[in-house]
Amino acid sequence: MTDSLITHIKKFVPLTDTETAEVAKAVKPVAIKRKQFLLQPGEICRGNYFVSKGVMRLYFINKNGQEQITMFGIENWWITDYDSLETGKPSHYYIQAVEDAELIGISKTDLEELLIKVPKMERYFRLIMQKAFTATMRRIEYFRDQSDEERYRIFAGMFPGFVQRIPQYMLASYLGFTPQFLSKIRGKK
Amino acid sequence: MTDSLITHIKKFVPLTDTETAEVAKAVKPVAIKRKQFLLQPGEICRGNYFVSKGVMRLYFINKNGQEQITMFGIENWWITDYDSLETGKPSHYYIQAVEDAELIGISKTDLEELLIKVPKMERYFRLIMQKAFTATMRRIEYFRDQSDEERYRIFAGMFPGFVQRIPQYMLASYLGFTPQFLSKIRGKK
DNA sequence: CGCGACGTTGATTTGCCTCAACGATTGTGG
DNA sequence: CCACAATCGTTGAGGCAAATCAACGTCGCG
Repeated sequence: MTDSLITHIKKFVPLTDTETAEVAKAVKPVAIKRKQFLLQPGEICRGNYFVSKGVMRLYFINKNGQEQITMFGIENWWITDYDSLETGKPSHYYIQAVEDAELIGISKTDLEELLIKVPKMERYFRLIMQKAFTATMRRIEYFRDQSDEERYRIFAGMFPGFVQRIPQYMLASYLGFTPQFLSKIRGKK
Repeated sequence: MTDSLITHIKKFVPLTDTETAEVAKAVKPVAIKRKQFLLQPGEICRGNYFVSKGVMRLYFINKNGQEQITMFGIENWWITDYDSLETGKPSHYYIQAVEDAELIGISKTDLEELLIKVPKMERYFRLIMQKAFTATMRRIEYFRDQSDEERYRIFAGMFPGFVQRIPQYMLASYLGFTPQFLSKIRGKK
């Protein structure tokens, strides 16, 4: 059940069998159905979630009343509101399942205990965060360096399967333009 | 000399005197003059740099031949190309001093050794990366939710001193619009 | 079958860019 | 110490990419 997570961790740090057991003990599987929420605005984010199957999205309602998708969580990504999780302040995000999903969750307190028992996990999460940070940086660059159409084509080229999997209006929201515009791009060829 | 860094680390993790000494031994101060480069495209990024004084910028030349500033490094921020540093691949960024600056540098190998000797530092860098990640996320949200003019006003409100310290064209580049447009905004009131 | 969610298409509007010319300030060599 | 160049900022005219507004298809599901 927690195999996909263990496999993922071992790509970054080696784990002994006892350590593996500690990790397995600290986390717990969460099944979530399409359109269900893991987090809603006003709530305090209680844990971090590893996506082992399915697609999650993190979004908020902007000042024009529209959903704005800030990130997707797909297989082998962690998804949470790190800010709310860390500070204990209420979140302003929704985290929702786009498809039925299987997650592996760890609560803030269980994570803190695990980090003490298995310090290597600090390293794992450091490397994960570093990857997430550089990916986000690159995303900012795409936002500025590419036209909306190019950004779509690049993204579609990088994740061809994913683009099919989600509704167009979500993709448009993530890429930063309107569903109408996406429809026009697609019409062009 | 390395005091500002030690102070910064202690805000996130406690350090014993021996650990403090290990940190001090691993890093080395770097003075850099205005307009000098720490990194240029094609080079492999060799270290991570903590800014104890001055301002650094990280940018690249986009496909229209313009400088695009991806991040600033100000007092108490680390600046580097994490991607090049981690993978050993050539960078496509410039890292340059905007003002004369004092940095505290640590090479990749010294960092790896330090992380083994003082595992707490894994935690420190994890927390730093997490902060950097959430800041970058929020920046993406501002890019999408706010008009260019609002984004400028919010930023100027958040960092009033900083806005005075750097040339306008750099601020415009960081915020994602042209120097002309910034000039027009300022003219308005 | 009918309703709601999602996608398409066209007309009009707008925020910001581009291009261009012209100040102001700083720095450098004669 | 002045002259002249760079560098940086201002201002205006015209253009364009994408948003907004609106109306109309289409599919899936209770």
